[in-house]
Amino acid sequence: MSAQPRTARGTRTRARLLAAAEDVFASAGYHDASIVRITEQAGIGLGTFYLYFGGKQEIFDEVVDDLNARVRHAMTEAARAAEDRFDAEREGFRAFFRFTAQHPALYRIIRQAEFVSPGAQRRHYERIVRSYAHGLAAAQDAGEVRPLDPEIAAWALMGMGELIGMRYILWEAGGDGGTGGAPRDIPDHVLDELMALIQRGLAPDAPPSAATSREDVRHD
Amino acid sequence: MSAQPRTARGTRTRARLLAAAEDVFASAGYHDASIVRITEQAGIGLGTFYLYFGGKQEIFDEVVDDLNARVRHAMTEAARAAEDRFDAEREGFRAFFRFTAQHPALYRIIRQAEFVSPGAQRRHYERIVRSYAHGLAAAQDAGEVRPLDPEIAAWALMGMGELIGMRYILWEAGGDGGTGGAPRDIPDHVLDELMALIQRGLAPDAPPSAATSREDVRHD
Amino acid sequence: MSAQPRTARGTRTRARLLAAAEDVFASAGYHDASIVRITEQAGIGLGTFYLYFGGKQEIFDEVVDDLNARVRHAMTEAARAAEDRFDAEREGFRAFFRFTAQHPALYRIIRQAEFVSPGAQRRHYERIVRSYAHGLAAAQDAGEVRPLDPEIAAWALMGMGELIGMRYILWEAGGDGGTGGAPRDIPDHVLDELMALIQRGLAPDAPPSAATSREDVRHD
Amino acid sequence: MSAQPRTARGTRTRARLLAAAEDVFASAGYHDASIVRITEQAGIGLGTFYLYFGGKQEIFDEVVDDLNARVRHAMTEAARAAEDRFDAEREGFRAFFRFTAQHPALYRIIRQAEFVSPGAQRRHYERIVRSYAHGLAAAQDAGEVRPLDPEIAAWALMGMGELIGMRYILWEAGGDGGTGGAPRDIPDHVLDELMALIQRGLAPDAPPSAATSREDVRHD
DNA sequence: AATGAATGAGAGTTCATTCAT
DNA sequence: GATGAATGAACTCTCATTCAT
Repeated sequence: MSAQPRTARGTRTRARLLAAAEDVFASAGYHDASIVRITEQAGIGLGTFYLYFGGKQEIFDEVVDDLNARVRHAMTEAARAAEDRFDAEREGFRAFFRFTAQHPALYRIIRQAEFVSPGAQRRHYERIVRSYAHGLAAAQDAGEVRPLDPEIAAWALMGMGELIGMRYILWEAGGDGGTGGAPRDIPDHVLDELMALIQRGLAPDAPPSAATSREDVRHD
Repeated sequence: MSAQPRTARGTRTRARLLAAAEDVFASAGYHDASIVRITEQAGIGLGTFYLYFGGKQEIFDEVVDDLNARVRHAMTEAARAAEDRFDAEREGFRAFFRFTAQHPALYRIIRQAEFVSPGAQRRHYERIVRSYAHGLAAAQDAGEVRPLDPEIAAWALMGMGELIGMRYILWEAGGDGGTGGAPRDIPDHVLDELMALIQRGLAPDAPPSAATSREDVRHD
Repeated sequence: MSAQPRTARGTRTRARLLAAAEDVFASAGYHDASIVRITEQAGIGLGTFYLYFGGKQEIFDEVVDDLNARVRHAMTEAARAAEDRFDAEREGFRAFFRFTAQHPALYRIIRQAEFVSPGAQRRHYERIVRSYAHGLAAAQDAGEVRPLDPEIAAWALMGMGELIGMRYILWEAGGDGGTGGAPRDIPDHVLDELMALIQRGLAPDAPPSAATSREDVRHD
Repeated sequence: MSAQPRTARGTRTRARLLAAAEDVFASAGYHDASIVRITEQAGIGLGTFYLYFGGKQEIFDEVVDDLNARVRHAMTEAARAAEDRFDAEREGFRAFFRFTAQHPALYRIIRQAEFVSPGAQRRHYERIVRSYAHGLAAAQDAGEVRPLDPEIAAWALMGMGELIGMRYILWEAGGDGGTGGAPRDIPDHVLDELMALIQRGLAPDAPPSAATSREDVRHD
């Protein structure tokens, strides 16, 4: 069972373990991330680990929750500075991609959680969706978003972000899966395309003329 | 090193191993999927495994490629029967969700590939994106889709499908992460919402006349 | 249980197995010499092996006995051509070294026999010693060799040959233990020194003057 | 990778492993000497082994080096107490045989090293030869040994010791290859014969009369 | 608070041997 | 006579976890 540190020194030790664990989980994967490796990276003794965490799975969960809180914080902060809803959405995505670039651990860890800790994984996604759906609902009330089920939309949007981030941030970074190279921002044109898709979908613009419908287009 | 069987009996054995591996990888995860478990499930001797596969990772890769081929086949088949592009897209997604419901292995296995076999994972996503982007490009030429970068859009669409599938197929199924329960189709309203999003995005409909806005709709 | 072949084809198969086994045992060592490898090298099917040999150990023993017969044959032949006993001994050694150069398998296999088949090892050494001791005894009777225990001397001589061969034939060949390089004869000066040692031992030549003997030295 | 123990307890554990390994390698042979057996004999847990040794081969090498150091120490100590060179040689051999009797591991292990660790084997022989050759060279300078190549002679002498030891110590002991029975000293008459051979070789004593030589004998 | 020696279940893998074809 | 698919015991090695110091 984990224990909260009682001294300042203990607090530092615990924090170092958490940071080391994020690193090691991200670079080696849950199963190849041995406790020895984590403690070595943290620069503390092996046995000390069990003073602060109940086991491997427990520290994993905590790392997931920590990353989740941080990415949501980054997104909210970015969105708050925005002027309108569309801008907010754009900045939220940008913040998400930036966080991904700076903390590839996020992806790599979340995906592993599938088996390691399904609960933690679910928590992660649901928390993001919740705030997303909340924003959408508000926007709907404000007439900025058309009538739709905010939760379904939120899951879809998150999915877009997830795979676009994987492809254009993680894979670009290392060229081989993201294990090397410097983090980079999302290219502008990718973000532009993504936002356009989110706003308008795939459908061609309605022609200026009155009664446009898909049937008409087809005759063309 | 894997070897191709030289007899009919060998071919059967190899196939049984692959099927068992898909099962075990999906239910237990790569790391807890021991060779013993796979061979037991396949009903063959432990040593026999190494007659056909070089090791765990090798059979994993083959399972991934196999699932990938099958899901793409299912999607293409479904889309081919469609009458127009919109319908094709809808049926493609439906097929994908149905496949997900019937083979939860797909998700569970792909996500693990992150560390187990990054190459296989990448191959999987890229293959799907390729045919997706191809379809979008063709639709663009036909004027059915507005001008956009087909690859970026393909990644985004795939992401939507991925998370919607996770949430409304996998999680619903078992209620706890997908380890039990009967597979079910995607609920109609979810698919409807998704398709609407893909077609039109979030933006409110452009008012036909001057002052139309959501406020009007609401009074209804 | 091994079986003698009943057909000409069978005889050839058996011989090929034996030859392959000698090769593989010599290059890989008993334990890393798998039956598969032996049969592959022999170009026959795995199961066929058990038609001719009862098992790994059985073919090993046969290889040892075969090598033993051949090295003894080579030595006897060489000695027979010699003119006197000293010459015979020299030529016997030379033949032994030449055989060693051409069949490093001899050493490598005999030494492994220590555990694999102590009986075969013992047989090998004893057979060589027997003929050696026999020759020494005869030479003694002829007054060409001073009175001594022929068996003890035979073991000692064989030991000299063994380590000289190891050092100046096997190790020279590959430079690293004998796994490569072309076989070479024993250098003349090495053989000369060895023969001198066998004939005269280490002691300095008795001084030409009359009564010198080791007794004198001792008084000192 | 092996590691040096950091505590007194660790040092004791490591030593116990080394001793057990010597035992097991000697009685079972390298390949049948499983780590389990070694740790069981040492009375420690299996995993503990890997705290101190990188693997089987690594502990094997260390056992070889250890035995080598000990046998050379025994020989040098014995020789040091001797009064003259001849005596020194005799006592050196006797010490070697005694060590052999007390540590049959020496032979059994060295011979296996042929494949298991050629480097260790070579090191073993070369170290012994080096000190041997050194002693011979010194004796030569003192006029106690006739002119000869000390290295070649050293290899030959070592070979004598090796096979005499095998035959009259190891094989006598158990009667069946040395796996049982009490260790015993080399019988005096064997040592006497050996020393005589080393001193004087095989040649008959020069007859007291003047011009005797082998040429004369031949005419006979 | 901190340490690292010790543990053993369990993993992947090899291979001598059997036997149906 | 010849084959190779099948087997499972046995091996080496890893690592989360415990505990005496």
